[in-house]
Amino acid sequence: MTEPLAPEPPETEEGQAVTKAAVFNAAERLFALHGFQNVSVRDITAEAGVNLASVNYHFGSKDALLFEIFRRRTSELNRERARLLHEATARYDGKPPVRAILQALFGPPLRWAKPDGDRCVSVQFIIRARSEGNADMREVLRNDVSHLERFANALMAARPDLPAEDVYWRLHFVLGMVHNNRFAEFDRLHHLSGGVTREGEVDALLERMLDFAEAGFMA
Amino acid sequence: MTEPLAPEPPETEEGQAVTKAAVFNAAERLFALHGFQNVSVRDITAEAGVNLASVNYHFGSKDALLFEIFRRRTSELNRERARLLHEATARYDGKPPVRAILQALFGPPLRWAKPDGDRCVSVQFIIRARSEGNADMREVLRNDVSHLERFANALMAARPDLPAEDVYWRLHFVLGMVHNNRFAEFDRLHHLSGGVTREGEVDALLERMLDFAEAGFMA
DNA sequence: TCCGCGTTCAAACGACCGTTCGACGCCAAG
DNA sequence: CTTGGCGTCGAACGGTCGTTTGAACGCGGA
Repeated sequence: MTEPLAPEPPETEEGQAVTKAAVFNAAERLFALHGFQNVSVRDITAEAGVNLASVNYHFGSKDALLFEIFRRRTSELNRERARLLHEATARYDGKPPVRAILQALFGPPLRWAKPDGDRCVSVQFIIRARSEGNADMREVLRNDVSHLERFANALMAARPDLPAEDVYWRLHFVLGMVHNNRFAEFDRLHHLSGGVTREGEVDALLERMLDFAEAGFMA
Repeated sequence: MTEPLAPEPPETEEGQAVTKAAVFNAAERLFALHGFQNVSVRDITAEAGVNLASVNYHFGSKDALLFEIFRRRTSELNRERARLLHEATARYDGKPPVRAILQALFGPPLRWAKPDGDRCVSVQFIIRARSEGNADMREVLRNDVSHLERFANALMAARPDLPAEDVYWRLHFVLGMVHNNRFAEFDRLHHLSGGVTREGEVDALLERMLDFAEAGFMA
């Protein structure tokens, strides 16, 4: 460890950007855990085991690194949500019920949040970036709108009697529910219930959220 | 403005801590707008029109200032929530329905969020501190538990057939709803609906949230 | 009048930040 | 063998941060 030699030649085994990937993963994990402003470039490079200048060489700046992580993860999440909504639409002959629509909305972030999976930090990163984001990331969230529009339209088709205004507001409410699934909130929930809640099984949590949100949309 | 003289003698009109109050208010506003890490002590003192050393003199440190703001605002919020729950309990002879309980939970932060009121920044500060908080502030949120416990007990009394586990989870869900009422989210909602939603009237928003959350609890 | 206390002031300190620089090793192309 | 681009390295730069310092100020009580 303290050996200054043996710099471990950059091992360009397959790609040439192993360093870039190491920086990406380390930054995502540290940002998700401690927040953007609380993690320095030196923390990232130390965690990744690379040189300090790697961030600026491969990504341009610390902000650009954060933005690239955010852009990739949100596009992955939106793509999976759109795929599930498309499948539900096909399964129900173009008119999926409210519960199927909400399942396409809740499923991906909840499945990612499984504590053993590697996607656990990704969803934590997205949630944190959503509240600490820059003006650039607000712009990405603005494009998020076209993605949420499909869910709003599907919900309006599933509940044609409900005014569009109510659909938008209730979509806003359920997004608040899913964005609130932070580590800190889980801790409080555990402490509040005195250990009654077992959040380990994300499938059961998904059913719980669907029961609650579906009833809210049916009001 | 550029006049270095006329230092405006500390005008100890009534209390002796006009400087402390100015720092408190300026810090709360800036923290609510830009986040904790994005606001420097120099920003605060410049906004308040006081000397740079005032923060450390009156509050000890920047972190202690943040903590004191957070502690005061959360205690105010919890006190008002407890008062409304107490009133609802008395009004319904000890067994308030779900909607009345949720109204005591939603009302204070929504009424504070009125854009013209001076409490508008307070609720924004609380929401932001809840996601960017330190370990010390997590401790305060831990004491929040005893405050939420009363709401959980009232909800369990209103729906005795519902398992306690579900009550805790659904309380977690509705807290996510109310904590999601950020400026950024409002912007997205406006852009999403194409201007259909008018969030100006907080009373209408409160009714919307109550409709949704009550139906969710009744599932 | 003078002293002591609380408060404010300008100025600086040390630490940490993001970023940049120039040199070096490597490998493929000429 | 030479050359040049690419990636990495240690080291440093300028700037901003939170905090501290010591002097000055105002003012009420000996």
